[in-house]
Amino acid sequence: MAVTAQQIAELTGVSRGTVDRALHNRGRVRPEVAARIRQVADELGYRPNPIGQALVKTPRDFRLGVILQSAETPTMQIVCAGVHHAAEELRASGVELILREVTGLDTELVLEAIEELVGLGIQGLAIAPSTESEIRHCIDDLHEHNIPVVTLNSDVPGSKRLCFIGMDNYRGGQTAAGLMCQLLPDGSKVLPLAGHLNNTAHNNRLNGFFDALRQETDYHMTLLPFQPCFDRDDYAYEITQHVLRAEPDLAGIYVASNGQQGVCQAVEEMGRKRLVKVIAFDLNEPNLRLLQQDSLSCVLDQEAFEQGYRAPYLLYEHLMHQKKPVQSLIYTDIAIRTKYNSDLAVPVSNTGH
Amino acid sequence: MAVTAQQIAELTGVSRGTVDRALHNRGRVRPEVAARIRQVADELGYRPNPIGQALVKTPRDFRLGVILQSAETPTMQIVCAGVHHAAEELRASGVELILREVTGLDTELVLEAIEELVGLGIQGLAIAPSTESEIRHCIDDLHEHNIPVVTLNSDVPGSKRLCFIGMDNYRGGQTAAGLMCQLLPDGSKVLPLAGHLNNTAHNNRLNGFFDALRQETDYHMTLLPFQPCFDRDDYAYEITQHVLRAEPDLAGIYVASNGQQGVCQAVEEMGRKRLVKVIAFDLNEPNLRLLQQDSLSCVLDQEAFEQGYRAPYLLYEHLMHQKKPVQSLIYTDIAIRTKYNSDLAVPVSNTGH
DNA sequence: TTGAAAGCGATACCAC
DNA sequence: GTGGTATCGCTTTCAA
Repeated sequence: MAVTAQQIAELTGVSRGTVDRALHNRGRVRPEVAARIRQVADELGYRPNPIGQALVKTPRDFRLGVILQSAETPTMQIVCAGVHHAAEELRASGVELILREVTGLDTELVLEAIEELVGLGIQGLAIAPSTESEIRHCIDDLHEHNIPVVTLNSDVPGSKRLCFIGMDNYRGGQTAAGLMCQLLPDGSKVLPLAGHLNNTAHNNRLNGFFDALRQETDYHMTLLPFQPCFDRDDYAYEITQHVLRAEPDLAGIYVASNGQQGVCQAVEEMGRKRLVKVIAFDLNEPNLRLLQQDSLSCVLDQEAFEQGYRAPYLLYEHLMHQKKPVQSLIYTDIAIRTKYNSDLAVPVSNTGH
Repeated sequence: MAVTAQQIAELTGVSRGTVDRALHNRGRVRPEVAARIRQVADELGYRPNPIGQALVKTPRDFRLGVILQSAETPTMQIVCAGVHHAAEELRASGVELILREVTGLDTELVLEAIEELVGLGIQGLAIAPSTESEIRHCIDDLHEHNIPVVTLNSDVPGSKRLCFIGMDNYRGGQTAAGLMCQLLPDGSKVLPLAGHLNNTAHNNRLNGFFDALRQETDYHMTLLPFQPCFDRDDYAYEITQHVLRAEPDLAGIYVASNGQQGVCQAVEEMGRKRLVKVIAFDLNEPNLRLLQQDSLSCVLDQEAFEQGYRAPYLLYEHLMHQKKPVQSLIYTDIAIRTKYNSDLAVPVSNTGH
């Protein structure tokens, strides 16, 4: 058994209460006594038992909120599953996790959801916003009211959020570039596809891609001018078809946004499946199918389930054990998925929580 | 706040003790009363608070043992780091984790370590054995004595272990085959390298590789006869050099065992770096270097840190909350690592535990 | 400045 | 069969 506060109390000849106040700097303890207590605690390597702490510190109304914007998308549904998993675990420990799924891009709905959750008395908020700017002020506001905020999936840089958990899109782009170089012969032609031009995530994916290609001096890809497809499969289809006609020797397509289904359809219809290597993002239902039918060479996944699962726990640990996240940017693994190592089964933690 | 046993007691007009006995089928409660209690608990969705349970159920001498064989290898050192991380967390919760690192393949030392740990009074054991057969009897013995055993990294099939956590080597082999097909032009020559002929893990990696290649009917790799290098870099070096001379158009090497450093050295010395694609296993210090200098195309990683971290928790959850592992074979992710998505930084959980 | 005591939720033991 | 009570480790009143 690890050393307890009681033992320290006995060794120093004071009461548990005094030990507690001394070790947590709550004041009201004579300095020399406090010093002695700290010294003994140090020597014995005392660490407060988190189980005891949790038991006494869990308030009768421990509520956390989660808001997911664009909740209807396949990837967000995976995030959602992660949230549910956390909710179930936390519920047993006396924490209520309230989830609000917001469909689409309407910022107004998000602000309403925040207000609603605050009204319900949440002590912390995890939020996956589609746009940053309008939400920033709101996050800072919550911070002022001592409601910590964690962003997930998409960040709000510059805000007073506790931390962000999600993908390092720049590195994702680099990884895609590295794969392209490995998959294609030297000097191949590659088409980069983006979504909206002002989407930070997509831009980072593009920049990482371009930068890494430049640095890979042993390979010399010919980059076609990049095309915005606005996350739409029909546009992506048109673009792909058009480019394939104009550039019959096109060897690779890098899809930094959505639209991969349109791309794959066009590639297949022109009989170039497997000859044109397509790399896209996110392992979800539709992409898994595309992988399995060899339409996609591989997919770069951002571990959406883990994002949804861990974000509430980051809040919980912060509120319960004053544990600050290790970094303010927590990047999930960039998982390279092929049809052989892909699986949509729920990853189970089994680590106590 | 979630519903507590106390509330159920009040609603059913009995005491907390009776509720506890009824819900856990400990007997000594009138059937009708028990039924009523269970019904109310059901309606309210009662789940015993694991924090309360943990507090009262943690015995004064909660000790778990971990034994790692071949602990001197780079990958086992990563497993080891995971164990240490779990040990630190568990220590705070009143659990002592005792680690014994066994160098080399000597089974006798492992048996001694087991005996020592049992002598120290461990309530559960996690073990990463290098060989199965001699350990099987011992595991079954521990099981008889109510000491659950979890195998990690390498399994002991047929034993009475609670579960195994580690890599699905067959699937790893398949994944490697899939990558080879993507990386190499149709009809390329590939050399498969194995370690010891009787190493189950390596054999599974080979079988998965062969099977997947056979099924990839759109590609037609020419497989050279596979060579055993006994996990030694010097042998691997010789073999690679020899084959490269005999087969100047060799395009890929699949290293199912250790020896990748020898392989890469030979490839480089013959000026074929980047032209011959080399795929190996395990992301560790030396392999990370080989990735970074483009000697390895990619590595299939088995998440060694997670194995070491989760194995003790599987025991803890089993003993503390009667939680059986979800499956008896818990496969860690098959992570495809290139120089761009590799990192030896410790993955931190932050999920409470 | 300090100690004593209550209480968080669940379990186990001991009376009845 | 059942209820009361002590206990786990810690925090937080409330008295002194």
